[in-house]
Amino acid sequence: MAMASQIGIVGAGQFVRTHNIPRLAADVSDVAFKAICNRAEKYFAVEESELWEYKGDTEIVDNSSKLGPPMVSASKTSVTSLQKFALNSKLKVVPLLESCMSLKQIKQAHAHMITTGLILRPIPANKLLKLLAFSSFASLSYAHRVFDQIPTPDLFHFNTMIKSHILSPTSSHDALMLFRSMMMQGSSILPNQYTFVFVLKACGNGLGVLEGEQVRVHAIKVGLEGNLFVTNALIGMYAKWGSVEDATKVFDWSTDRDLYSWNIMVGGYVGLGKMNRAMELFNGMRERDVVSWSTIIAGYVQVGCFMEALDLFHRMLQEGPKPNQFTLVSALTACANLVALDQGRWIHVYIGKNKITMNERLLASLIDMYVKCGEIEFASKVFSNEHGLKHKVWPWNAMIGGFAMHGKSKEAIHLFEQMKIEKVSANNVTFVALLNACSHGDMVEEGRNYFKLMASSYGIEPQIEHYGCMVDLLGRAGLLKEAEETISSMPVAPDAAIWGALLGACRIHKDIERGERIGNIVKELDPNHIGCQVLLANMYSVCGRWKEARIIRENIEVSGRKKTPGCTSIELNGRFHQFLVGDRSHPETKQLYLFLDEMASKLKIAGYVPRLGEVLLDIDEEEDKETALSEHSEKLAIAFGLMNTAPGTPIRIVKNLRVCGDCHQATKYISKVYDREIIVRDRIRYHHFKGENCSCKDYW
DNA sequence: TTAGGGTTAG
Repeated sequence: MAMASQIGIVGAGQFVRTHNIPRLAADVSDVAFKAICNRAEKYFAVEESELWEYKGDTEIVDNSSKLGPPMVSASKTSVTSLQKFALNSKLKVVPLLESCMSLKQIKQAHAHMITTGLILRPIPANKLLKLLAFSSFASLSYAHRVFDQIPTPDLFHFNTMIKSHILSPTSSHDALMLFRSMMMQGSSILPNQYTFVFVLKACGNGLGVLEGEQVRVHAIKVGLEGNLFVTNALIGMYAKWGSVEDATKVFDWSTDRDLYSWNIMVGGYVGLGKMNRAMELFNGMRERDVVSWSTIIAGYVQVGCFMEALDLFHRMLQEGPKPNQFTLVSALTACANLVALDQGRWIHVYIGKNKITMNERLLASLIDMYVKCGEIEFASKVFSNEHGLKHKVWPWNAMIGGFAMHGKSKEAIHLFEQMKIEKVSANNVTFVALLNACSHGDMVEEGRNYFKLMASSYGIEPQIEHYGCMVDLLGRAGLLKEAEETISSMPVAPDAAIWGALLGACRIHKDIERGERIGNIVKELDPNHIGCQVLLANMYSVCGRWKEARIIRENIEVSGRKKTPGCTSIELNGRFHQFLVGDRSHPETKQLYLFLDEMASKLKIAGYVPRLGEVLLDIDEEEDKETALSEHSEKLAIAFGLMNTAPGTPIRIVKNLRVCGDCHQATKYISKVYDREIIVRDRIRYHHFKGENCSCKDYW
């Protein structure tokens, strides 16, 4: 290292050449080096907060403490590794770069590359770019500045930079700018197949049709359109835009197709929710790999066909490749939504037996599955046992959301605070979960507080879903005026869903005047929003204004749009049984209705009084009203569960809509009379019924 | 001595 130069970085961030210019790279001219130093000087002067001073031959002194917080001990290691590096040959810069553990260390390595002139060599420079673009401590702005310092960037540099911009849709425009500036380099650089793969992907992610077509023309010009990778990228781009017709054209005309091409096409249909077409394609595949299976299973999950998803998962286990984390995430999501606890448990065991590496997504799905199957305590155990993934936000979000759904608001808030201690940064999903927890626990003050803290302390601007949580929180608590003011204060236009939250609150608190006004706003905004119209009709029904209720219902019917029918399901021995209101399609209907009659008498003896006010249709006779209530899908499913399980077994049911007030009341009595724990999941949350009480404390 | 495509929560 005796030959090495010392370039000190002193004072207000100036590069000072202390003595000899590096000669490690023989081909680096003094002029070129000075140019680099000048650029680096500018960069450090503007941006650097930690400065380094090179003293003597090997000693590096950290003077950052004068300017900011003291250095962490990790930097000591980096000093050592830099020293070691300096003593060795210049070629070791790649391992040094790869061993960097923080942006700070990358900056050190960068400084060293400048002092030694290595920054002028294409490959090390590209390594540095890649590190800044793709590592976990990436900084795209830094990468750009380094890129700007390269006097004549080569194809690799351009490709790396373009690739760095495809991850976020907001920056895909920059990818195109880079591509253009590359094409303008006096034709000295020709794009290759890699370039097109990256640019086309950026186009699919955030740019318009026009840009994509332009890039495609360039690919044709340089004779790369038919390249397998480029073709697949093209198919992917069209698929991302939702234009499967164009994707199909490229796919059909392509002479060179592989498994990826097929998978991208399947993914295209899946993205549009066209599962029939996706399945046709899937069935037509000569070979299918784990991605093919995962794509199609995830597709069924996304459109809410959970049974189909699980059926395919079982088919895969029998005839397909071994599932991976992606597949299992989808399978667990299906189990969670079906409340298929047995199958969910089986997958948990499968993960262990097959030594499938747990990642944060898989862990989150596992937690979510236990949460949604009513096993909140077990979910918590799974969460606590996975120490290795504690620094990732996903499992935390799953757990906080789980506590929220189960009405365990205090636990959710505690976990959120714990997150802070463990230095896991919360994201927007965390706040949705947290605000939901406040909402379900009637914790208005806490909710208001966290909502404020979001932007001020966490730097997360509230999005429409956070406003939705606040409207829900305030509305539920009866603060309808404040809820409406919250909507008015939103920086974005409110959608039908957010008005729906307020409308729901109006219904609970029977504020018919406000409800009507809001109903009209929604009608203007989105005349086809069935949910809100149903809410409005329900509100009229609850207030006994049958005429208005009937008009709305008739309008819905005339419009030909269907309201989602209430449906409750139960899993027994791995099989699912679904019930609609007054459903008589089940093979065991006869026994079921006999049991239901018997149940009704037992409940009455125990003191249950039907809440006839909950009947939302205008039925004249009291007796008929009672029948309508007694045949609600929740009651059918619970009765079926009671009939088919041993005494003492907990019953888990899931309803696709909110539970009705009468069913809620009746379930309390059922749990007491039959001495069963009944876990009901509705569209929003959980109710644990045990001995005449519900975990929601009647606040839901 | 440098690179490439498809699947994962609310």
